[in-house]
Amino acid sequence: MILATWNVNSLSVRLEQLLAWMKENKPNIVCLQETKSVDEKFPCEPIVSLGYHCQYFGEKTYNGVAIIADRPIEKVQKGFVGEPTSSSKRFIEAEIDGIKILNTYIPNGQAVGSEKFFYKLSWLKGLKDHLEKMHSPGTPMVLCGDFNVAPEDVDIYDPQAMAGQIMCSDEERLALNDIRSWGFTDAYRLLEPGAGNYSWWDYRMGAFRRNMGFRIDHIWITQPLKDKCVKAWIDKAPRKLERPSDHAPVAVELTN
DNA sequence: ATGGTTGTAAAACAA
Repeated sequence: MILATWNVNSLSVRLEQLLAWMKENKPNIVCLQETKSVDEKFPCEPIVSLGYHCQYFGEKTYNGVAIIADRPIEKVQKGFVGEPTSSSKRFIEAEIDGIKILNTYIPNGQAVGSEKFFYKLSWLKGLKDHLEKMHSPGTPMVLCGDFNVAPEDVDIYDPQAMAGQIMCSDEERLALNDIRSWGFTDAYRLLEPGAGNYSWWDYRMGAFRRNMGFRIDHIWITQPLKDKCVKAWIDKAPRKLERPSDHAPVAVELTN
């Protein structure tokens, strides 16, 4: 089974690229972030026509997450349990084929020390609380999405220049590490230990051409899935297209 | 160079 995560930065703008990518790569599950689409306008028809189901949790202008799968999407939960609005449209989870799929768009945080930065840290705490309330690390589970954190220096093109900056600060890494140590393994890093592999490049300054990137989009798995994870990759092809998302899709293959 | 670009939505704001 192939599972992918992709911050599309507006689903309406990126719909044709998404459909083309799905036709070519035939993923079984796709988790989207930054759909920037209200639920009434979610483009179900072309996705269903390709043979997929979809569940979505969106809003106007900002945020928005969705799960697309080639098999039934069950037990859908939108937002953290008990507080669907305060977590904003940044979290959706479901069960697919007995695997819990948690799809998240963690706040960007703007700048270290800013109001949005502290919102990011409190949001991460909310995610941890949700995990502890609702889940057990012994169950087959995937936590994926745009985490807006580069976990280690190897995940940044210039660790010295970026030291302590947003997406790389100790506070963010500690908060994210607290979630990881609850019971997750970074599936990509498990299989691809090398440096220079990123999932996001700023639109500005020719960042993609110069590979000035950050690995901030992640697929994390619990222990029962660890041995089943046989392949992980970042597909840079869509980032090379006209009018690309600033993020590339990240994917893993899990065996039965 | 305190810069640069994109999306949303109609002037800033978020990223």
